[in-house]
Amino acid sequence: MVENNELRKAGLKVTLPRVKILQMLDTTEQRHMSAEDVYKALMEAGEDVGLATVYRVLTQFEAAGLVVRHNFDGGHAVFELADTGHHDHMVDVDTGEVIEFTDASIEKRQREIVEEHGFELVDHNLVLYIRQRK
Amino acid sequence: MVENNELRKAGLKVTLPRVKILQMLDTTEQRHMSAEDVYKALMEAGEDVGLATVYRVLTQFEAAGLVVRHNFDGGHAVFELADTGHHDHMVDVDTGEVIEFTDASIEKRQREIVEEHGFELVDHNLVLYIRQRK
DNA sequence: CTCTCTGCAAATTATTTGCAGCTGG
DNA sequence: CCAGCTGCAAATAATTTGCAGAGAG
Repeated sequence: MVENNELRKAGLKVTLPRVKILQMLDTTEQRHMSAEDVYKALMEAGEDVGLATVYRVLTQFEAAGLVVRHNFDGGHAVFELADTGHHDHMVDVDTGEVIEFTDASIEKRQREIVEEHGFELVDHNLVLYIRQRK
Repeated sequence: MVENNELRKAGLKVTLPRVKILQMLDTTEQRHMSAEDVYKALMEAGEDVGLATVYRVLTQFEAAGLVVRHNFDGGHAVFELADTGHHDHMVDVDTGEVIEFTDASIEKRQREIVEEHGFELVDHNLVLYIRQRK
């Protein structure tokens, strides 16, 4: 299976908790999960993994570039698989729903702005907080 | 003094801790301060204010629109006076330095994107993580 | 076998809240 | 006065860490 190679490439042993967590992120329909979400989902699936392990593994995955961590408003971080390309997020402030998008002109303008200031762009984070138009 | 009016307009009594915190935000050269930063600065200035009060007051100020809360990466929130207009941030990943900027074309494009999806823009958050070009 | 990993519980960090007393209008 | 405020300590919430045993290569 593909997952195992991902783990090996990251220099991580292929262990049960790691495979389960990776599969969970891969198969769930919910692209953005908090550590708690992953933990609960594993519990419900009958997998016996500690919450601390979920945090540790997600952090390792982030370091390995397998997942991306987002700090939306509201205190807790969410993770998503890094398999699709880069994109930004819109968060519906009423429902909490997360929508992904990318916009080339914004990306381009960001690079220009940074260069005008004499820096290089390492990363960026754009979140649009939105609401259904009534 | 101006501060007192700001507070009254917000429906908040003009109390010592509130005035001190507002002045601290106004006079410090560091535009972005965490609750802890404000607390320590007050201690050093010989003011006796509880950390809990700093949190409470900053939250009230945010609700009143006097300050803006930002959730940059790294676990803790920072606050800044809302006296200047809206702007976004660049954070130097090496030094931690924060630079403010605005860009009309990005702002405009954001609104367009949101509308294309049938939403209205409530707020947004853009942080560029940068590094000195070598 | 050995070194990495894991579970559990205890520790930290950031922030919030209950409550009895203080204070501004 | 007296409702709104404050300090302190205790309560939460999210995440991290220490440690002894389990498991991968």
